Amino acid sequence: MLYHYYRGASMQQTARKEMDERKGGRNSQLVFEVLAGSDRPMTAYQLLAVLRGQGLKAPLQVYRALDQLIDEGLVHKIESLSAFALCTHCEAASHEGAAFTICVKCGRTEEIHDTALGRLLGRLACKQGFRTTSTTVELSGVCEACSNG
Amino acid sequence: MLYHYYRGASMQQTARKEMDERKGGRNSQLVFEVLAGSDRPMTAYQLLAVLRGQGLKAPLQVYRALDQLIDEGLVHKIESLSAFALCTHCEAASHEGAAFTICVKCGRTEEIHDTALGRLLGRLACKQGFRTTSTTVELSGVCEACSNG
DNA sequence: AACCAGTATGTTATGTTATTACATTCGTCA
DNA sequence: TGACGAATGTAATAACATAACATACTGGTT
Ligand SMILES: [Zn+2]
Ligand SMILES: [Zn+2]
Ligand SMILES: [Zn+2]
Ligand SMILES: [Zn+2]
Repeated sequence: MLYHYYRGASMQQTARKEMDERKGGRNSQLVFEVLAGSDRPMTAYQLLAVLRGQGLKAPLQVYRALDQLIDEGLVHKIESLSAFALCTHCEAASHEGAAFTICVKCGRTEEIHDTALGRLLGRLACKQGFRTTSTTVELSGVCEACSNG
Repeated sequence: MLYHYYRGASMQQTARKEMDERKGGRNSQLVFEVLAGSDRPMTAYQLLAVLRGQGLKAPLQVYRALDQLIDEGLVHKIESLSAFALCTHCEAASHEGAAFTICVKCGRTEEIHDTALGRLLGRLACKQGFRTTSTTVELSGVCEACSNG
């Protein structure tokens, strides 16, 4: 088992707890572990490259695992990167109001949850009679560390 | 640069009249016109399929044209669809606060501009010391027409 | 005119992301 | 046990996007 964390362990506590309790399959476990050990989002094929060592052989195995993890709310897809990241707010009831900053220099992302954002997006949809089932909010730019360095 | 007025049936003739005023190339014109005639976003390969009749032969020709149009603010990429749509708010000074609703039933999208959204996203980024260069806000769900019908 | 730099274009090949279709294995429960 | 659904394995292919290099057209300079 790989329990080497490059990112803060506390950040992953919640997701880890949910993961230990879940009923999903072995491949989902493996994908989760790799994402948990990464400090930035990973593409399906990057995950596959790592997991070939654990016996995975085809993209579909990774995509299926990711679908399961996304359904359970443990993983988010970052659309503008075609990549996947662990949820860092699994304790939240829903992911309404979730947003991501994406640094174009270092590739790191941060997940933000803001209830005001969720409410505002809800109002905007409502105005149009639109019934939202999922939201994607992604900000590309330069993170604080990369601005200073 | 008033292309967004030409959406609809009679768009093609009038848009053609404006062709010489743009500084972009011929391929950008062609891509623009096809998008203007579509009631929903189109992928690069869908655009290519149409434009083979006008002599285009390779994906790169379409991708380059799209890049130019995006740079000029005339086209948006809808990340969660890997598709492209004309901007319907070209009169706006910037695209901060732009958002899209995406109907999973009919495939249509609507562009929303909301200054409060732009401000809120700005504040969220600021809190993290993040310098945003572009934003992606996409709401998936069911549009009013598809809810009723 | 000859030259140059910058932009737009054409073309081939390749790289990256995601899904379809079908076969097999595994756990659960009547 | 056998039936069933969930998970998995594998091959093939579709869909999306870029790299690398060649050619042509523009406008300004000498
Ligand atoms: Zn989350
Ligand atoms: Zn950074
Ligand atoms: Zn716009
Ligand atoms: Zn609809």
